[in-house]
This record gives sequence, C-alpha cells and structure tokens, in this order.
Amino acid sequence: MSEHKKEEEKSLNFIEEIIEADLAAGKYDHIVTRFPPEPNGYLHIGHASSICLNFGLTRKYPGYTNLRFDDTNPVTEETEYVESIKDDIRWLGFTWKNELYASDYFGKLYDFAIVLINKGLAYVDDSTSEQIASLKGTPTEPGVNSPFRDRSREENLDLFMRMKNGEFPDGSRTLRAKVDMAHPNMIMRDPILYRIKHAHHHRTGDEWCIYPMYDFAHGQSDSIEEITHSLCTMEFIPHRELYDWLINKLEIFPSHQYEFARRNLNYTVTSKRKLLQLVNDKHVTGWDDPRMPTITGLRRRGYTPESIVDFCDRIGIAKRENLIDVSLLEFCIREHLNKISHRRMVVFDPLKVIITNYPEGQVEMLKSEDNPEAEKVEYRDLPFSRELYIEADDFMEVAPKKYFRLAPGQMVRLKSAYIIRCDEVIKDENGKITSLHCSYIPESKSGEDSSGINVKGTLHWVSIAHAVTAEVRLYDRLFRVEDPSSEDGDFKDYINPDSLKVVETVFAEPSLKKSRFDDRYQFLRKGYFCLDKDSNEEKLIFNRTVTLKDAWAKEQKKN
RNA sequence: UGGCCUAUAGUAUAAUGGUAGUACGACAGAUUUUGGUUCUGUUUGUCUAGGUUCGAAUCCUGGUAGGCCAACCA
Repeated sequence: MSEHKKEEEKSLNFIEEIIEADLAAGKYDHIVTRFPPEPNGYLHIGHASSICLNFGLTRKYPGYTNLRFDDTNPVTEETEYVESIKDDIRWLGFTWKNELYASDYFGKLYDFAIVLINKGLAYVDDSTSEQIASLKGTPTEPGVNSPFRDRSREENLDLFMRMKNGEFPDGSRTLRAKVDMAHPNMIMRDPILYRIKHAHHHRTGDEWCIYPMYDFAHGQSDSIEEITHSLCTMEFIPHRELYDWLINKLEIFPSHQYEFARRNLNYTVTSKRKLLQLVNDKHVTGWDDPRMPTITGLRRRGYTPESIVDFCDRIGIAKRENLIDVSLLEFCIREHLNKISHRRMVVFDPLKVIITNYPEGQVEMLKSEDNPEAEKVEYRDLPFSRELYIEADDFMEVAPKKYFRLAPGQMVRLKSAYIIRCDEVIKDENGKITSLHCSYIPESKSGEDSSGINVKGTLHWVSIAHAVTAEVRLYDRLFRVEDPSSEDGDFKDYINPDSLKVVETVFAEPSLKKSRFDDRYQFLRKGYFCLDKDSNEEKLIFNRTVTLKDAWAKEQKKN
C-alpha cells in the first residue's frame, strides 16, 4: 500500500509524461519500445541507463520491448558482440519480447527503396564520396544539386537493381533521397540511403552487397515492428526530421522518435571508440577488466545488477548535458552489498601479535556473525589462538589523540574475540617493529563480556596458524581527471597510473577457502570483495568492488 | 557567422503560473564489538536583462554559456 503510494508520488520523467498523455488520449492501448544496440562493442553503464529506460517503461505501462540489433554495417559488426550484449541485458534482469535484427529487414528495406524511386523521391548518384561532400554545402551555405539528381525513374530503377546485383564496385554509386540540397538541416540535403559494400555480413553472409544507412534502416525497422516510442540520444535530434519524412513518404506505421541526453560518468570514458582503444592498447586487460565502465567489467568488479538498476533509477532521464558523480554509483553498490554480503576478516599488511597469557597450542572456536544486517543472523566459526596477525596500521607506537587503535599500554577489542592490551613492542636490530606482546582479558570474551572494560576500537585479525593466503586486487578510478574527453590532448594521457594495486599475499580467515564465484564479501574495515575469475584451486584472488566509507582516512587527510 | 537542443545547490533530478523539494556529496553530532551501518541536524540553487501577470524556475523577447549537425558510421 505504502509502496504503491510512493510509486504514485514519484514524479514522471518527460518521456513517461508523453506516454501517459498518449495512453490517456487513446492514441495507443499499449506501447512498444526497443533497445537497438549496434553489435560492434560491449555495453557500458550509459547503455544500462537506456536499457533501464526502454525495458522499464514497458514494465510500468502495458506493452513490450524488442531487442533489435542495428546491424547495417557489416564491416564493424560481429557475432561476439551480439552474444555479449544479450548476456549483459539478461544479467541486468530484463527480458525482451522479440530478438530482431535490422538485417532481417533487408528485403523489405530494398522494397521501400523501390517505392521511393517510383515516387521520384530517390535517385542513384554516381558521384564519389568527395564530390558528394563538396556539393553538400556547409551549415551556413546551401548545397548544390548532384548532376545525377534528375535521372529518369527507369534509369534509377535499372541502376539500383544493378547495384544490388553486384555490378558495381564499392563506393561507385549510392542511392540518395531527393529532398532539398538547400535545407537548413544538413541531414536533409539528399541523404544517402544505400551504399555498396561487398562485405560479408555476420547474419546475411554474402547475400547482399548493398547496405542501408542508419537513416534508412532505423526508422523503417521501428515502423515494421510498430514501435510506438523510439527513444534515442540527443545527437539524433536532426535525424528526426528525416525519420518522419521517410515514414511519411513511405506511408508506413508512424513510429515517433524522442531524444534524451546520454548519461556521462565522471573519471571514466563511455565511448565505444575510446573503450576499444583502452582494450587494444592494453591499458586494461580486456572489455571485462574490473576498471572498465562496461557492464561486464562492473560485473566482474562485483557490482550487482540491482545496484546498477537502482543507480539508473536515481539518475533519472532528462535532456541536458550531464556528468554524473561516480560517488552515486558507489553509494548504490555499498547500499546493496551492505545488505547481502558476508562479513569476513582479512589482514592485508600483517603485524604479528603474541598473546602472552594465552596457552600455547590452545585453539578456541569463536562465533562471528555473517551479516549483522540480515533478518536472521547466521554465524560462522573463527579459530582463535596465541599468535595472530593484525593490520600494521592498526598499531602506532606514538598515537595521536583520536587514534582508537592499538598503542603501547592501550586496549582494543579483537572483533568477535577478546579485549587485548599491548604490553611490549618487539623490534629487530634495525629498530623495525617485528611483533607485539599483548595480554588478553579472559572475562572479555565476545558475547559474554563481564570485564566492564570499554574500548574505543575494534580490530580485525586472523589466527596465523589457521590463515589462508589470497591475492587481492584493489581498484581505483581509471582516470585522474573528471572528464578525460574534455581535456587537452589524448584522453589516454589522463589515465590513472594507480588504478590497479595488487596485494600478492593477504591473510584471510579459513572460511574464505570455501569462497564461490558470485559470493559477496565484506572484508571487515577493508571494503567489499568478490572472487575473481582468475582464481583457481591453488590461488584465491579477490577483487575489491568498492571501499567502505572511511571516516578515519578522512580525518587524517584534514591534518 | 545557418539550423537545432539545453540551462534549478558541488553532482543528478523534481516543482506542469501559486511555500524552490528529493537523492548523492560535504560538514557537525548521536549510536555502534566494523572509524562500516543506522539516526539527527547544517550547508549550498532557479545563467542574465527586460516583458506579460495579482503572482514567473515555469510563458514571451533579447543576450550569455554549453552541446549537436558538413562519415558511403550508428
């Protein structure tokens, strides 16, 4: 009930307003949207926003969403990308009604072209691409008609058929719409509809050697599928006029195009060209490198689909330029992981602690909660013994006022175990600290503490004899600057050299030996981690998804 | 210097002619066996100049700033 109310109170974005108005006016009784990726790269966080928009709309309103691959350029498109795209959408939790390809419509599109020629609205142009460009004019000057613009219907029909039959080489001829070479919108200056490319297509093979351009494929595909609301990004605004012109002249189902601003995330890039460069130039290990803003990269990093969908919901949709703060994405993943991850203790940079009053050889099994946030809290076993590791920076020989951790003579609690006091600092001949001699308070056992002692700090720890080793990979932002693309020079000059820090050997509590892929962990006081696919029987490798918020680090930065 | 799009706290997004709100961030405090979580509080905004109106973030005009358009890419 309250959930329903909340839904009602949430304001609509401008596209939802359009849809509600259309539905209310009886223009449609259901809506049809589509997600139209070009299979020439991996999906990234910006696509996630579009996916959530298109699929989200038909969850909210009656109707459905098609997945349609915009595969009209055989030179750049590959089946590998088709599979990854489908995988990513499914992982995000969305289901398409029909899996379609613009190439499914090559036959129909050819027929549409014939219709246009017959109406005197398209012609075959023998100009070279340079000639076409030079006759196009500029934004401030009108273009000039091509010398081939007034060919007869018969000649156009004959030539176009021969283009299709493979009689002409690549680039020798195009089919152009006859609109207006003086149009203020340059897209309308006799746009190219078809080009010759003797290239193998990932689906149609060698059946075709002419391929439609985006403008003669996208809108027509929308129309064939009776897409009601065709959503795309702002750079297609000038194309809308052509989109409508073609649908109007062809007298086919009137799909409508609406544009929204693509979402940009700071400290990264989301252009397929740039991401491809990062991969090809080996700045990252692949499309699924955990530092990449790709869906597959975020997935490997440990992001959950829920957190990404939540992020997309929160950033909303609008028409203005934007650069979204990555801290919001981090908030979304922390919020989800805090609820679902299992707590574990892992020491990254060990300092040996000997509990001098704890019997040698004794091992005590303690209980520690898997997740204090869970509705039903479950526990795991934790071995405690005389020799432990704590984090080196959890000890300071000379501690500042607000330092709540271990220092000579000071007491701290070991999480889920006992309170200990630091009695003696052991150093080697160089003065380097090698271990700490501490004593524990037997009455302070976690859950049955009768010591009456209050300590400020609680530390994570592992029993040395029981620890398992692992590698951790700590990730930071891929770029040093908020908006690499807007900086001078090559965007790659702004790559953060410290975006990956590998800690080869960390010491983990033994329960982590049983880690599985897809398990989510919070390493206490360290961050959220998940098992990386590079792990194997011999070696555990964890990726840090995101750090915990760290008030102490912030405090230190101030001084 | 043609056409088109956009302009609300640091960021993102509401307010649909009638009290400028929400989230993230930042800051301060409370709680805490994670310096986590949770809770409370504080901070900061309508690009600008006119006009219409009883009343303008909202409508109109001019300006300013940013973006897009001259691939046989999508």
